Amino acid sequence: MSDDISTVFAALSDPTRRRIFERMLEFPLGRTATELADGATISRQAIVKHLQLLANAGLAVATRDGREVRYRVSSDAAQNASTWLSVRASAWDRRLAALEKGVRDAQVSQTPPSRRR
Amino acid sequence: MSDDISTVFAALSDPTRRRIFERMLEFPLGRTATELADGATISRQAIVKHLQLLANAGLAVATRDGREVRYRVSSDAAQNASTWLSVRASAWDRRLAALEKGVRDAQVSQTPPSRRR
DNA sequence: CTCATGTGCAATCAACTAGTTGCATGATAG
DNA sequence: CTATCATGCAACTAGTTGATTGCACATGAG
Repeated sequence: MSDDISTVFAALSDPTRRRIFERMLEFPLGRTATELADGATISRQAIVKHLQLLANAGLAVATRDGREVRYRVSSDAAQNASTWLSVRASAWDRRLAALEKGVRDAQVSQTPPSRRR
Repeated sequence: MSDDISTVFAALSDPTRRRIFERMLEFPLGRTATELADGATISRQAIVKHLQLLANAGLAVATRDGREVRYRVSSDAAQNASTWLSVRASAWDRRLAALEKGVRDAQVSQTPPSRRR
């Protein structure tokens, strides 16, 4: 999982993890794994792993308080990923709009000069 | 992988797939798998699989032209995912800001429904 | 101190994934 | 028609992942 944004997208690709993430959004002061496991269908250990993965992706932070460990959301990584997506989506939309207008220079790169990479 | 947004995030979590995705962004008219495989380090079949996965996630569309199949970006899924993230990130930031201001009603949900001690 | 409880570690397992290779199919240029 | 070339299908391998279970460690209450 070399890349930075890879871990973020991978973390968000699991429904269980998104569920935990959204659940954490409700608690600005953080929740412990045991609290989050209460009422859940999966084991505490599974949730711990998910939380660690979320933390590793920068989507959550863990703070120790005595023998408890509280996890809370950190929105930075989420915002980075959101930006990554919107930049590309809007660049693409601009390009498409130019193409529809008949602007030909949107196609200059369509025929690659020769052997790239 | 039942969920819709799961497939989008999963598709974007792979660096090779993001590379293909970004490469496709340069070609509004689309590229074939064989063209994309030209110069790549992995096989055409591997790229085909990635393209199908991207298409399945709604990030790309395939159109047949004779015996060729051209893949091009479709930005809808990307924009949806971007929105998904930014909505939650900003909701979280609002909540944090309220907490820092000492607004207590941000904590009303901090005590879970049925957590007995 | 003692004991209950929250957390951490490790092994295990089934399912999935990225990638490969080999071959079959199908459209098209001559 | 035939040779060619892009695509499609299938089997296989190695590595990853989501989840479980059992047990060890640590901390706070009484």
